[in-house]
Amino acid sequence: MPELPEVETIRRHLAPRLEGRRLTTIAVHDPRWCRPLTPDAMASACEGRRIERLDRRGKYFVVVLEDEAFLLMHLRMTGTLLYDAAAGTPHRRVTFSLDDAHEVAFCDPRRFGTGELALGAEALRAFFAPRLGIEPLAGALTGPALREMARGRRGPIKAFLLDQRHVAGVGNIYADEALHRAGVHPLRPAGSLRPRQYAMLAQAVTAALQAGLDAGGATLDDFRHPDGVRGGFQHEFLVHLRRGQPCGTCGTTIVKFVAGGRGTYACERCQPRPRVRRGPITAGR
DNA sequence: CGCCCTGTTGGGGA
DNA sequence: ATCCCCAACAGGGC
Repeated sequence: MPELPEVETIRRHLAPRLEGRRLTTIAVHDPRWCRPLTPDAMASACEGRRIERLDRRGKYFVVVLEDEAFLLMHLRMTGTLLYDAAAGTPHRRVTFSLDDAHEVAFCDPRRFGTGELALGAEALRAFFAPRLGIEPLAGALTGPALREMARGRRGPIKAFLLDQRHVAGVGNIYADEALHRAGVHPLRPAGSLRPRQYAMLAQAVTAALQAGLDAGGATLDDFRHPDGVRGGFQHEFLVHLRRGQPCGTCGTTIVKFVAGGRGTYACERCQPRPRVRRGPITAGR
């Protein structure tokens, strides 16, 4: 489950190995990867171009190619990018060959990962504008910014956090983690928090992602191992919210429920349930 | 052994 | 605005 810290960690490892190299060939083994673009169209647009930078926006990789061609990749749940993967590495979807005889493989057991193409700076902007909001690691995620975006919204705060159009890069684990750190219940209507809570939540999201990044940078050291990406990430820096386990802060049993359509873990002592709830009246719990 | 449920992100439709 | 379902598949429970 590559979340933002994993994506950023992979980017930092790969960037120095890719930047300045030329992309000689793109072998697309699974046409679904770049749909609706054909593998031929993807290849002809990118092959032969120099890689100027490897950037990131939210959970997207942005391979900045010369002449304003941008290859956008998303790992979704199980995708990985492996530098010089061992022969026979399973679930290989794409192979990018470089002019220095090295290669990068896009591997993805569940085949959800995607590759897209933006030609020109305007096309790049137009791709991200309707999809991604504030970059949380760029220092722009503040209490007032969060409060302003959430104003008037009745949906649960967790669904709001998971919506990439508001804050780019918050996944299920980090949403739970940040809400726990901020003492905010996942089902609180997004617009109903106190100003102080928006500030705490903004800080908690930033801190949780940064902690993940620190942990990833420390443990993710071998990109050539097929399981390198997944094996290196243990999420030990997280509060480790698990149903039936005691809360690390107060010892209350962690409960699981659905919020924003996702499995959600919370301590309902540290994160008090909202008094009023949406939808039909139901029995407690 | 095999069936069923769950988790995971983004997109699309109701 | 908000909710629900889908894509594809591993892995666990029963």
